Amino acid sequence: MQTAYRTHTCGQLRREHVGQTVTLAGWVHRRREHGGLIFVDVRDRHGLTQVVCDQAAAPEAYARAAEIGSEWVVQVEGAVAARFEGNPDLATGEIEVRAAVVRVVNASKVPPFEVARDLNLDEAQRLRYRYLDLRRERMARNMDLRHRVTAFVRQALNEHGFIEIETPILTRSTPEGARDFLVPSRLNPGTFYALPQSPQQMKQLLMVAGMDRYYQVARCFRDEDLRADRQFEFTQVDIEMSFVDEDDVMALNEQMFIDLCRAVVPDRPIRQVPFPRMTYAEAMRRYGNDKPDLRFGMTMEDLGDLFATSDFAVFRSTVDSGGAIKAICVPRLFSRKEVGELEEIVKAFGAGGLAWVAFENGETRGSVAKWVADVEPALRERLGAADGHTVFIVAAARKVAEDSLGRLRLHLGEALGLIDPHELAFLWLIAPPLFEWNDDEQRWDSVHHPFTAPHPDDVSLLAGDPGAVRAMAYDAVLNGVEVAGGSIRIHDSAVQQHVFALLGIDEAQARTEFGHLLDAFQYGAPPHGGIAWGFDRTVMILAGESSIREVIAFPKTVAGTDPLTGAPAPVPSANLDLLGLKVAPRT
RNA sequence: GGGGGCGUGGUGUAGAGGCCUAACACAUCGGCCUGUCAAGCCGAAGAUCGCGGGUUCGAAUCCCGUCGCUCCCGCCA
Repeated sequence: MQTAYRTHTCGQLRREHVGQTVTLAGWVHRRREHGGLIFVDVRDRHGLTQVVCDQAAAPEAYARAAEIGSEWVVQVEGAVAARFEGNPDLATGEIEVRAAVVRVVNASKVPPFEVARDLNLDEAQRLRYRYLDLRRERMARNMDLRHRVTAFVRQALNEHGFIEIETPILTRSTPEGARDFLVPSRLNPGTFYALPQSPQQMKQLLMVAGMDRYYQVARCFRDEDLRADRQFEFTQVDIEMSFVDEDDVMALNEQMFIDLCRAVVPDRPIRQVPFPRMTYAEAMRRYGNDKPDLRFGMTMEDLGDLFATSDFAVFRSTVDSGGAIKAICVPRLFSRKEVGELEEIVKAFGAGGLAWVAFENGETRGSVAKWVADVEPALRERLGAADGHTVFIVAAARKVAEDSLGRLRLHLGEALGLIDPHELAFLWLIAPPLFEWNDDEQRWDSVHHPFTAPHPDDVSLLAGDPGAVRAMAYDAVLNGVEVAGGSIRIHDSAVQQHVFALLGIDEAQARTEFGHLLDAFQYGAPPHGGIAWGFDRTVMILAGESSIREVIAFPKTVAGTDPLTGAPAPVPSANLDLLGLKVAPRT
């Protein structure tokens, strides 16, 4: 790290350097003035070193140190000395640098917030001065972690015989999936490029091209509303392999996840290895969610059979009309007020209400205590309900019951502190449905994407019962977050056309929009499949953050703006003329 | 498109109809101080409480609108 300005970084010096003369360069983190003695903590990305300026020993250095303020850039020359009393909180805490020369390299205005302090700052403020925000220890650590994860993944894939290939950023818009970001073409006015939502088609073409094992750390773009875990532009580790089945892809990625975690967050335990595999159907049934958080229990049970002949009209009629009665058991008792608050959660997701039974001091009470009396032993056994526990029940259409109770489960897991934030709970979610019915459009939609292969056992169902067809797809879920998703692809143009037809894409449209892919499949397409990591989310979890903005250097606000650059911004009308564009007045 | 939360000196917060001539901490500026490390002590400056309207004798506080940030639903193959 030695350069014209420094011999060491600010995180480098240790006891063994004592006696050496060194030069450091960095930012003034903090200054402590004691009369004839000034301590300056000099910081760079690598750490913090205490510099001592003694008026008696080095009057010039002392005079400079007396002038400088926070975040000034300084250069310090001096001897490394052992400290009288070390600072165990600091990597360089055993030493200090006795300044012989202090130079002001560049002064700084008083910063708009304290870089040296870890505060919960207003995000607009942080983004406006992102270059200062990134100086803070937390962000420097996150950027470093992100880099190490990228480097690890590249190295691991390289060692497994993959090659990294870049694919175009200016591509063709297709009707499937998210809203595209469009780029007008100057040379072909009135036509548009689209930014890639993922390199999906290109990587499949690369398989036809014989590239065998491809990966790319790929920027992807989707013009949808932003969230804590969603940005317009995000990064995928995009992987595609030829001559593989689902197990090949999952095994490779599982080992990478494990090795990665052990390398970059060695002190965080992985809950279960090998990763458990759970079908989509089971995840919905037990967790009400296609990305279950396995760090805590409280799984759902189905009580439909217990109430099929019940006198309780609400439950009975739910069962009769094909709905579900789902329950979770919570190892706690709640006040009526608390139950009311929890009920609001399930109502927000469509449930009519939240029924509950509490077992307290040998008594059974709660909104439906009277009605569960007949079936109480069976109910308690199924849910493992003991004294001091509360059972929450939602009776509704199956999807509503699972969804709302699943949300309640997550809420309680967090609110009751049942989650160890340190733990890493991976699982593979497998065999999701290939299609889901789109009621608005009166057609089937791909659950994953339209190139996902149907399970071989279900191909015969494509014609008669598309909703029952399982996909050869798999998602990696970590702590309730989808961190990767992939599938085995269709490599047969006939099956592909059949799927397009079900999606409401007629032959002419398929030719226009996917002709290149269908053509390619007629020139010897190898069986292939792959996966894409949601890279930002993965790093977010490893960093212990709850927003991907914390692991992206220059993110957008949830309104899609960048307070630093002022993007998006109007452009001169001459630029629009060149593109043949005209801005319509707002309606 | 919809729902919730927040917006008070540079920063983070307190104040929730009259105790507000707006409090505290950090930062800033001046002074003291030779072993601190979130240094300490003394002092100073700094806010028409996001913006606009309304209610009221009286609004940081209540109401409406608007802007910004944020969380969630929809959306995200």
